[in-house]
Amino acid sequence: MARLIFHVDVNSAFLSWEAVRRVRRGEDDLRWIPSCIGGDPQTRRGVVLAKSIPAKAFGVKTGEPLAAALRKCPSLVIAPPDFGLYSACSKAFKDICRSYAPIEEFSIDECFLDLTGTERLYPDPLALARELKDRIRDELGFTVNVGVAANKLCAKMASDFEKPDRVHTLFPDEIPRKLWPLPVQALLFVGGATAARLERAGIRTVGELARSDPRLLNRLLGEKQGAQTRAFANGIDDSPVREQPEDPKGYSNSVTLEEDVTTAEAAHTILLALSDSVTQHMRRDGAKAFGVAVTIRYLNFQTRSHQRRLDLPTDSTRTVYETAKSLLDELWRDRRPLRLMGVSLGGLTKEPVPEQLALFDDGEQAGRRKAEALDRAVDAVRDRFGFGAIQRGAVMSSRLDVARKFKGTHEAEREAEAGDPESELPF
DNA sequence: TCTGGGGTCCTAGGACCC
DNA sequence: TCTGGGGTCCTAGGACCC
Repeated sequence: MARLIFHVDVNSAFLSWEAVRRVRRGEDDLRWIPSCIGGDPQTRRGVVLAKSIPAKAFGVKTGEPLAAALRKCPSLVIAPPDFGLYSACSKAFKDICRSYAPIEEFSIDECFLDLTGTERLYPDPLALARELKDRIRDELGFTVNVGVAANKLCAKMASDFEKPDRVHTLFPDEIPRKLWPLPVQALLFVGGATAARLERAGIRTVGELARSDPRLLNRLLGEKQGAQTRAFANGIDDSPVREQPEDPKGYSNSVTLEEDVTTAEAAHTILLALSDSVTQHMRRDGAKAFGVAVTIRYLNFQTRSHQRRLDLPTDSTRTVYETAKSLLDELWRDRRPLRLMGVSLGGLTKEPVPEQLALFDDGEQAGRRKAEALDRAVDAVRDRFGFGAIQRGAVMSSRLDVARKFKGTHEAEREAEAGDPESELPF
C-alpha cells in the first residue's frame, strides 16, 4: 500500500518563536526585519542559530559567526536564545500535529506524521496539510511548511521548497521535475565535503547523482553512503515513522571557553563541571557507561579526542571525573591553550551492575559508595531547585567565567523541561 | 572575521584471535 | 626470509544533522 507522510518544519523556528513573544508584548515583528538569534553576543564567539528571511537576503547564514553576519548586514538585530521558550513552542505545535496522526519528533522544530491508511478519514491529503498548517499559524502565531509525499525523505525535501507558510508535494511522478534540478547539496546527508567530492567527479545536480554509476559512487563515498545517497537522489526511502524515540547512544557535554585554558588546574575544574553535568543527565535516564572520552580543541580549531573503556559501567561523577582527568593528561601533553573542552559517555547499558565482592575491602569500595550517595543527594537537590542550586566546591570556588556560563546553560535547560512561566506563551 | 552544542553514523587502522 | 585470511573489538577522526 502506498504510504502518505507529512513533514512539518517550523519556518526559522527560533527566530519565529522569539518574534511571536515580542509581538504579543507589542514589540516589532523580528520576522520582517533583518534579524537573527545568536548565541552569546557579548563574547563574540557566538554563531547565528536562526535568521529572518530579510537577513537571509543579506547573505546571513545559519552557523556563521555573528561578527561575519554583522559585516554583511550592519543593521542586523540580534536576540539571545531562550530554550525554555523553544521547548514550550515545540510542544504546542507537535500537540496539534499529534491530534491528526502518530508523529515522529525529528528535532525541536520538525516532525513527521504517518497518515497512511487514513483516506476514509481524510480523503484529501492536500486539504488536510493546509488545514494543519493554518491551524498552527492561527492558534500559535508562527508558520510552518508542510511536505507531503510517499516517504519521509521526499516529505522532508518537499517541506524545504519555497518558504514560508507553504504546502508542497513530492510524489514519485514529480521527482524528475522538482528534485532532480536541485544542487546535490540540497539532498539530505549531502554536506559540503560530500558535495565537493561529487563536484570533482562532475556530479552537480541531484538528477546527475540519481543516474550516476553506482560503482563510481561507492568509490567516491564508500559503500554505505554511496548506496544511500543514490537511493535518496532517486527519492527512495522506506524508513518508518517511529513514535518511540530510540534510547540515546551516548551523552556529551562540552564548552567553548570564554578564556583560553592553559593550566592543568583550570582544565581539571572544567572537567569536573562537565563530568558532573553529563553524568547527571545520564543518571536521570537510568543508564551507565562503559566508555569515557575527552575532547579538546585548540585555538586553530584542531580537535583531538581520547577515550577509554572501563571494566565496569559507571554513572558516578567521581569515576568519570577521575577517568577524564587521566585521559586529559595523556591527551594534552603540549599544554597549548584550549578553546573547547568536552566529556562524553558511550557504550551505554541499563543492565544492573553486579555488586563486586571484595575480599579485602581497602576503603576503595566504601569511597565509591560515599561518592554514589553524594551523586544521589546532589541530583535530588537539583531536581527540586535547579542545576545551579548546588555546585561542586572546586567549580564554585574557581573564578573561571565558565563556571557561571555553565550554570546559566543548565538553568535554561531545566527551565525548558519544567516550563518556565516567564517563557511560556499564552497558547 | 573566525567558526555553538548535542547528537548519529561511518571509515581506517591496529591489536588480537583462530 | 617470507609469510594467509577472516572476524571482532577498539580507537581516532571526520561528516552530517538540527
